[in-house]
Amino acid sequence: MDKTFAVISSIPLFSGLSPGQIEAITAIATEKRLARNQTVFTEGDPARGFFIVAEGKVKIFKLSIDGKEQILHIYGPGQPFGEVPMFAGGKFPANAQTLVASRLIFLPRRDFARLLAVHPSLAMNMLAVLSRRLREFTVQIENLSLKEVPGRLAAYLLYLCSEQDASDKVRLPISKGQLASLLGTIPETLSRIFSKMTDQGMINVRGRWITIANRQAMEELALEGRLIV
Amino acid sequence: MDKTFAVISSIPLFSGLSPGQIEAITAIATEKRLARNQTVFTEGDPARGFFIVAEGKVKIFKLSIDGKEQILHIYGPGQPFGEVPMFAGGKFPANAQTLVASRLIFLPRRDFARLLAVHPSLAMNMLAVLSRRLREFTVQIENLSLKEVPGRLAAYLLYLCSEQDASDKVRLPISKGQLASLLGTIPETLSRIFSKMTDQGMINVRGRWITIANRQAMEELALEGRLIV
DNA sequence: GACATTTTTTGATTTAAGTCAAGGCAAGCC
DNA sequence: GGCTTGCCTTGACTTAAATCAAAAAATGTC
Repeated sequence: MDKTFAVISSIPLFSGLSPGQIEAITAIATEKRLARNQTVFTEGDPARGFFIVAEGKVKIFKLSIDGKEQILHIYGPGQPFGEVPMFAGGKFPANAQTLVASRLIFLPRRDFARLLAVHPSLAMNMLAVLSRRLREFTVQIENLSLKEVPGRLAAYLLYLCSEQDASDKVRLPISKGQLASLLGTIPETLSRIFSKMTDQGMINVRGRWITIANRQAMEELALEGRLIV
Repeated sequence: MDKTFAVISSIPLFSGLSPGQIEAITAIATEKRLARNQTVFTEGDPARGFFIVAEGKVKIFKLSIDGKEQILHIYGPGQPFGEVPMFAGGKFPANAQTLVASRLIFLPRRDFARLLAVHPSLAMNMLAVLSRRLREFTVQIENLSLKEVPGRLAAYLLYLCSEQDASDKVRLPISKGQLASLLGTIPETLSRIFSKMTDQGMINVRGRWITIANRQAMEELALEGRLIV
């Protein structure tokens, strides 16, 4: 439980809260350990609470009838997920599965709701988290409908760059197959775009390591662009 | 101002609040009247508050560099919009424009934030609104990436059906061109799909009035489907 | 009613990306 | 070593939807 306290106090969602508030949150939290590729919850499941990644990696995804998956998010340490049904309806709107062995913190709905009502600052933090997520979704919809796949890939690689604050060499946090799904496409298409970009001297690919060779071209592509075939 | 009070008290966001709380909200609210096709705000604008539609219709949309637009939402009476920057960063993540002459209620950021801190139930309502919106976005992303255009149209028409609680005859709330953008496509494609569906006896189209002739087929299409050409 | 403007439809063509099928490559295992 | 397994790449082909261009309807205005 001590470890849980340490994790909880370092989470952005709970930043700025008093030690007493963190203590109260820790008191209602439980820990879950899951191996790789385990289901956390399934779309439509009644939600009795939400989760925070303490360690590991979780993907949130939707499935079409014929089994194709669209990854909505990949969450890592410190990031909460599954909070939507806390406040709107009681069912999870998507699926969650671990990508690697993970440790999750579970916060029960009822208990957490009670805390929220008592601590306005907690509610404000929660509002900030949801708003930021809404903004990300806005960008994702924009990307899906306004950009072609190369543009989405360029935007993602540049995002990774800033994320890992590397100037030009990044490591994909997920397999290329998973990346394809995150970008709303399929592995074959992604592979072809990787090699096309390489041919044009924009990037170099070595397994999961990507080096950005021509940042300006990548930025243009991410903004609007079309890949010159 | 009396009229503003009436509007505010009928808004879901403020449901369950005491008359005193509604009064406090009314006190900080101002009204804006806008003609058709007027810009409410532009992506990147610093947000000094958010809006509620009192009367009329507002579209929220993103633009690509070459001017193509993707409509994210259409909001009607009673619906708040532009609240994201209230809590995350200070800039609007998309554009807003009136579709018809509209009356909007504006709530200044600072004043509203103060109210939120004082009234936990208001914060809880806000959390519910944002969560619901997040869920809608989840569905929209799913639709954009997992379904083809006919499937998206079918899903939208069925949604309209339940919305207007009509058994089989619905009226499009927006022009077909706007609908195309909402569905992530272009007018030509939408038009062709309308006539293909009509040929197959699934629907009948008469201007903005659509009758669902074969509900089962529409439901299948909305679920996964492909249009049999 | 007639005019001008906007919206919708239709046709011909191009193109991005999906599908199907096969092969390559690396990692781990017996 | 040879073998399986999972992941990635390549090639040939198909297809949904975008683009370009123009006509046809609908709508509002004087």
